Amino acid sequence: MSASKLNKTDVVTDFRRSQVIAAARERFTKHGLAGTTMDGIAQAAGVAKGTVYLYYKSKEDIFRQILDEDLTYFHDETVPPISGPGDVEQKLRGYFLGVLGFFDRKKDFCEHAIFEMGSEVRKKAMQRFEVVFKAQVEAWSALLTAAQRDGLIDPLDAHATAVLIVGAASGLAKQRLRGWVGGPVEEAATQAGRTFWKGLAAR
Amino acid sequence: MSASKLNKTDVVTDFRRSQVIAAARERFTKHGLAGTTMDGIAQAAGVAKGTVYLYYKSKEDIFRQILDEDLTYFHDETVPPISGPGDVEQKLRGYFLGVLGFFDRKKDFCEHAIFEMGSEVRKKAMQRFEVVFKAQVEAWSALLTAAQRDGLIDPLDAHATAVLIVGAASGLAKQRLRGWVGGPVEEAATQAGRTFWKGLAAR
Amino acid sequence: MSASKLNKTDVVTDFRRSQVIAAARERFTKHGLAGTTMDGIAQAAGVAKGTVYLYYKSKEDIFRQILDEDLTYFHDETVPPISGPGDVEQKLRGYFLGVLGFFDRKKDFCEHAIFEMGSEVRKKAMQRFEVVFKAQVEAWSALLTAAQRDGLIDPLDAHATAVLIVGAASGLAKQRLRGWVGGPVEEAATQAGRTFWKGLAAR
Amino acid sequence: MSASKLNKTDVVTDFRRSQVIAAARERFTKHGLAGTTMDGIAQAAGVAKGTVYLYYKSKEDIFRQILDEDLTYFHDETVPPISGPGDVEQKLRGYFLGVLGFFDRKKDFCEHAIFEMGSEVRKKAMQRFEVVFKAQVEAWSALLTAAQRDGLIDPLDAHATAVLIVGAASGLAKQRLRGWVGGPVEEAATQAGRTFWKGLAAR
DNA sequence: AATGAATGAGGATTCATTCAT
DNA sequence: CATGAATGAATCCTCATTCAT
Repeated sequence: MSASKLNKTDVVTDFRRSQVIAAARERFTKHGLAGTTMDGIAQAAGVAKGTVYLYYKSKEDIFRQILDEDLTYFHDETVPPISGPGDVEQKLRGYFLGVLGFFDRKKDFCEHAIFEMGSEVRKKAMQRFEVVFKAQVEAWSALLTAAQRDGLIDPLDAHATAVLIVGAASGLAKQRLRGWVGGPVEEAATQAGRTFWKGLAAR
Repeated sequence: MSASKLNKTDVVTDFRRSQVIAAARERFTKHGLAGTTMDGIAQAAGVAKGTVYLYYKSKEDIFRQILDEDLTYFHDETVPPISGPGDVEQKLRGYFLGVLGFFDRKKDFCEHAIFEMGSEVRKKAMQRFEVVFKAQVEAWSALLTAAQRDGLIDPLDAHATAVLIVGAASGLAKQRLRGWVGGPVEEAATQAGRTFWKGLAAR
Repeated sequence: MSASKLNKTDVVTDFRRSQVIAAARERFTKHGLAGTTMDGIAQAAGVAKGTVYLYYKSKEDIFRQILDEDLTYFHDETVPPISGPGDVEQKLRGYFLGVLGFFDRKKDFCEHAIFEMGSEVRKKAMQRFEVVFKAQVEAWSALLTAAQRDGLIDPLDAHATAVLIVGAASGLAKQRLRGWVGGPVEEAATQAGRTFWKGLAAR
Repeated sequence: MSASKLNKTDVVTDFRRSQVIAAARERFTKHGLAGTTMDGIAQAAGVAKGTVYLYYKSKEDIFRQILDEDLTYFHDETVPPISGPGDVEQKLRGYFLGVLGFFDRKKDFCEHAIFEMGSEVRKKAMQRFEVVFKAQVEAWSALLTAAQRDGLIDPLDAHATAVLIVGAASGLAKQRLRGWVGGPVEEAATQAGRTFWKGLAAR
C-alpha cells in the first residue's frame, strides 16, 4: 500500500544475501564449516562463485552473519521469558520450550554452529554463545534467589541450580538434535519443567 | 628367538602407536580436527611424517582410534553404575559424577571430539557417541520403570525422564567444559543428583 | 541542429575519455599496472565500470593511450632541440633539461610506465620508448658527426657517445625520479651539460 | 680432497634451491613479477608446485632471494673499486665496467627487477637498490672531493657530479639492456670513462 | 549512453598421502 | 623400520570483462 523506500537494487541485494545465507546454512549443515566450500555455497545458491563475494567478503563472514542472526533470535526467545510475568513453574516450562524450540527450528545450522568448528572461528563463535548462556544463567539465578526469599522454593545454591537448568535445557536440546529422542517440543518442555519444578519447590 | 608373547616388534609398535596417539590428542585439542596437520602430529610425536603412516593409515584413522578409546572408557564409567547396587538418589549422584568426571578429565580432547568435526567423520563419531548415550538412556529408563513399580518415585514417562537426566548431565558437562562454571565435580554432581531426586521421588 | 564540427556526442565522448585517462593515470601511478583494477579506475573517474568499457576496450588499451600521449610529448620535448639552432653546449644543456623536465613533470605516471610492467604490455611499451630514445641517439649522432667535421669537438665514436649522452640523461632522470637527488632541474641540466661539453670539446 | 661437511640432504637442498631460483629467474625475466606464476616456476624447474613451497615460502620470498643475491653482487662489483687503488680515469673506466658488466650478465633478471614491479614489492626492492646506488654516489663524491683538493680535476659540485656519473652508468646499462646498442662492454666502458675523465680533468 | 550485477577463469597456497632411499 | 622430500588435488579469493536493464 505504502510506497516502499526500498528501490529495486535493495530488493535484489536483500534477495541475493538471503539466497546466499540459505545456501550456506544448508552447506554448513551438511558439511560443517571446514567441509563447506565457497564453490558449494555458490552452487547451492545457484550463482557464480564471484557473486557470493559480491555480498560477503569471506567464508567466515557468511558464517558470522548466520551466527549473529541466530544468536539474536536465541537470546530473544529464551532470556526475556525468565524474568517476565508468570510463576516459576510456567517459566521453567517456557524456558525449556524456548531452548528446545530454537534448536528444533534451527537444527539445520546450529547442529554445526555449536558443535563443530575449528580453532579461531569456533572460539569466537563460542564466546558469542557463551554470552547468551550466561544471560540465561543470570536470569535464572536472580529468579531463584527471589523465589527462595519468598519461600516458594527450597533453600539451594541459586547459581549452581541455574547452571543445572541451563545445562539441562541445552543438553536435552542436543539429544533431540541428534534425533535420539523425538516427540513434540511441547511435551518435552512440559515434562522437563514439571520435573524441575518438583525438584525445586518448597514442600 | 625370545619366547615372550610380546616380541620386540610388538613392544616398539605399541610404543609408537601410543606416541602418535598422545601427540594427536594434543594437537586435536589445540587445533581441532581440521586444524590439525599430519606434520603437526608427527612433529609432536617426535617422529617423521612417514612413520605416522606406518601405524595409522590416515588422519581419520587416528581420530577414530582416540574416539574409540575414550568412548569405551566413557561407557564403562557411566552405564554400569546405573544398573548396579545402590538407591536411586545415589545412582543419580553417581551418574552425574561419572559424566562430569569424564568430560573434566578428557576435556582436552573431547572438547573438540564432540563439538567440532565435519561431514562424514563427524557423523560416524556421533553415531558412536549415540550408542553410549542410548545405553545410558535405556539403563535409566529401566531403572525408573522399576522404581516407579516399587512406588519409590512418582508416576512419570520413564523414557522422557531418562532423556532429561542424560541430557542434563551432558549439558551440564558442556557448561563446565566451556569453563562457564567451575567448582569441584563432586559438588556439582551432588547438587544435580539431589535436585533430580527431589523432582522424581514419591512424596 | 548545430552546425558545429563537434556535436554534443563528440564533446561528451572527449570529456569521458579524458576523465577516464586522468583517473587511470592516478591509479597507475599509485598502484602500478598490475595493481590497478578497472574498479579503481572507474571509481576514481566517478563513472560505472561498464562506462569505462564504452570508451576503452581493455585495461591495456587505456595504458597504451596514456603511453602514447606521453611519448609523443617526450619526443617533441627532446628530439627537435638537438637538431635545432644553437651551439653544442647549449644543446647539451637543453637536451638534459628536456629529459629531466619530462620525467620530473610526468614522474607520477612514468615511474611505473617505464619501470613496472609485465610481459607483452611491457614489451610493447618498451618498443615505443625505444623509438624515441633511438631518435634521440640518432639526432645526437648526426650532430656530433657534424661537430667533429667542423673541428668543434675532439674525434670520437659518434654513435657510442650519443648513446652515452642519452643514457646519462635517462639515468640521471631515474635518479631524480627516485628522489635520490633533488635540486632544480635547471641546475642539474646545466651541470651535466657543462661536464659533457668539457668532455667532448676540442682543446 | 677434504671430507665435506655437507651431507646429502644439504646437497639436495642446495640443488633444489638453485633449481628453483634459476627457473624463477627465467620466468621473471620473460613475464615479470606479476606475470610469473608459481605453476610456471615449478614447471620450469621441473618439479611439482608443492615442491617449490618446500624451499621458499612464497613468490615474494623467491623474488627477494634473487634480488638479495644480485644486489650483493652488484655492490661488490661496483663500490669497492671506486675507493680502491688507481687513478681517477682508471676508476671511471672500472666503475663503468662494473655496472655495465653486471647488467650484461644479470640482464635476464634485472631487466625486470629494476624496471618492472608493482607497489609494495617494488618499493622494497627499490629501497634495496637505492642503498647500493647511494653507496656508489658517496664513494664517487668522496673521491671527487679528494681529487679536487689535489688539483687533479677542475672545481665542481662533487655530489652533483657523482650523481651524474652514477646516473650515466645505470642509464647506459639500461640502453644496453634494451639491446639498443651493442658492442663489447669493455669498449663502452672505456669510451664512457674517457669522456667523463676529459670532462672532469684539470687542464 | 550508462549502469553495476554477474561471471568464471586464473592464481597463490596448503596439506594428506606416497615412495625411494 | 624410519625417513622426509615430492606430489598435486583442493580451496579461497581476485578481477577483467560481459550484458541485461
